[in-house]
Amino acid sequence: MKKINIKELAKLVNLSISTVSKALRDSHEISEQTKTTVLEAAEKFGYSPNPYASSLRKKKSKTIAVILPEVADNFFSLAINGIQSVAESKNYHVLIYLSHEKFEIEKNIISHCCSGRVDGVLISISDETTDADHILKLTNEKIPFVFFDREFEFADTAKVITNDFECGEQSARHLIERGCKHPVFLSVSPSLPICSKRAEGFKDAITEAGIDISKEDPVIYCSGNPEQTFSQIKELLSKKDHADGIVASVERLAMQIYLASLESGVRIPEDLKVIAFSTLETAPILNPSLTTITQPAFEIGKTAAELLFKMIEKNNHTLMNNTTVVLSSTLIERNSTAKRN
Amino acid sequence: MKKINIKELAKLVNLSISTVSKALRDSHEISEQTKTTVLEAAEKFGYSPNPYASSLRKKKSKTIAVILPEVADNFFSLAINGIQSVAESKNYHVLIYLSHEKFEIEKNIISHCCSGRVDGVLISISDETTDADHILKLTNEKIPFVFFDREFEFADTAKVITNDFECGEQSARHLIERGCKHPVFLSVSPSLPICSKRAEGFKDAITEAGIDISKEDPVIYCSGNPEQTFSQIKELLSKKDHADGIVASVERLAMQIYLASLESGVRIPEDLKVIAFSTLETAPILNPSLTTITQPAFEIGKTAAELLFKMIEKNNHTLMNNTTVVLSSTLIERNSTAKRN
DNA sequence: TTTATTTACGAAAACGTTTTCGTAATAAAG
DNA sequence: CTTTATTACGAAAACGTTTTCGTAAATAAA
Repeated sequence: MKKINIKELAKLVNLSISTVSKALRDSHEISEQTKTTVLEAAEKFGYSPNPYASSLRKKKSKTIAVILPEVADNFFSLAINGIQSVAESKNYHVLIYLSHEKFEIEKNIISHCCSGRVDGVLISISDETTDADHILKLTNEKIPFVFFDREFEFADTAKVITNDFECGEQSARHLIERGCKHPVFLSVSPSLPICSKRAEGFKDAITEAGIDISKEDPVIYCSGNPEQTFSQIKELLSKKDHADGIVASVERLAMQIYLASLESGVRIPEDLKVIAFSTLETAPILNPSLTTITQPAFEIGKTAAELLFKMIEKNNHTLMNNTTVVLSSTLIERNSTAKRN
Repeated sequence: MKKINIKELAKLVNLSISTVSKALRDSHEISEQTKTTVLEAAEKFGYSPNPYASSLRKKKSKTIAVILPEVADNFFSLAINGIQSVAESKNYHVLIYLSHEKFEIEKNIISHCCSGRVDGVLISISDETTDADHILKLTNEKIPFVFFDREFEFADTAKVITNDFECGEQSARHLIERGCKHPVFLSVSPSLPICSKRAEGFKDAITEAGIDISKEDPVIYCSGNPEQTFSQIKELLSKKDHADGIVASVERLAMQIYLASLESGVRIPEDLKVIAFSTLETAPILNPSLTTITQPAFEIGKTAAELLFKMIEKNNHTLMNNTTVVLSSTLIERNSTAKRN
């Protein structure tokens, strides 16, 4: 069965191209009778409209782009699921782009998105991103977009985030409650709001608890690859009076903390209590099970997509400006912060 | 800066549309001088060609589709990374579709892919899929595609898989070596080659080891959602002379095995040894650390994409017929199969 | 000098749709 | 019986490219 186009289909049913087109789109201009004729013929000959011709003419691509730092991360996987679930329901297609945490790549991807290929963009920025000029290009092109999770703070655009500051506080309080005297916060980037806000909350809570942070910054930055992270943490744990509590600001740090403390002979939770911002499914069966602050990843993706589609459907790329949806994460206590010692 | 098209760009440089188009594509018909004029103007006015007009005319979409059962699975995340890495290098765009393990959805997705939206398809079939008729539609439309990991066995198309049979054998031998007398294999689908082959290898190896499987099938099928899986495994473990060794054919089963044995008071590895086909990063820090047969997920995605692009570039959708690339998984021994008792 | 070849460009068709507009035929209103 | 409105369809333009083909001008060959 050769691929058939509307012209040939029209010939087969002895109607004009325009009539066929309208019939397929269920136009009121067409009689019920011819509609069924056309529909049946389309079904019979396996006609499906060329999406590119359609997009070109309608200036709608039925496609959205999702830009994220990486995909091999539980949070992002779940978020993609959320996004997909609404895209599916709208019959939209989803393009995935990975920035690999590189600003230059992110910039490049975004300029690709400006060519009209997509009707909207969902983005979680890389940890290198410190300004939003490249993102403003989308605004110039009137392409709606919404940040999810990793927003750019000083943009009055739609965003779906979590209550990071509160969770930062909560993580600190939890550690202190469990007996930590010297808690630290592991960040990955000073510019990433999810990190900085969590760190701010953390610092606020521990100073409030009477811990002096003027001499030593309790926020420690971990650089890129897993190996570097690992050795940084190992060094941290090798110090004489090392931290007795640690908050991992992102999922990928948790793994390295466990490995490093294992190698250093530091026992969790006896010598070190650990709590991680993470959606790791395996958290309950880790050794020891990991106390997490779990983000509603699926819902974040889902609501971000829903916001985006509101803009797309209303054809108004500023419709959701200043709309910030905050979804709450929840602390799930497990053995990595157990009190027994 | 308004979006500019080639017509306006042509006017701005006082050249014809065709000249501009050719200049942008670096045609030999155009003098170096005008080329630079055009390029500079394009840069200056932020011109980028409309991808849909381009696709329509060239009948090339610069897009591939990736169809998978789910994305919240480490294996698939890593595979996507591999796919993306080669798509990026080819300047291709990647559409992601999820079948959610449903045959009907998969069918639907594939017919979408036949409309000319994509130049090629990478697919890992759902566990419900038992025939390949829907996939043959791609062949009819001359759209190249390659299976990765979850192939459809009786198709003479390109596929990238792992040495599943051998790994099935290996898993059985490993359990027996570690002292298991009654090993079982947890499958998710009888039709999925990755499962059935692994199961076959498993059965072969245990019969070879002198275990009689004529009375009791050592292959157990686990149905869909996590809760069902959990209770199935719990029931399995509640029997008096329950299995003392278990192989999880796919990643998601491992989690439930751990949880179920925890709740049943069954100790791993003392009472039950566990080994899982999995790329779980957290395997080393589980309680106990999990012995895995780890697939080269990234490479699988990467080579599958490379095969696909060979077909796309040669414009020959049968080029790789009967090409099966087998990448080896590796057994990584950890405490869940430790011998101490 | 004449003819053939190359170079550099433009006009126009083509890709496959959607949509605007025009118009017969029919029905409703006066 | 006109006039107007409605219904159902078709012709053609438009979307923004790429590509084929034609052709002046410049250069090379005869």
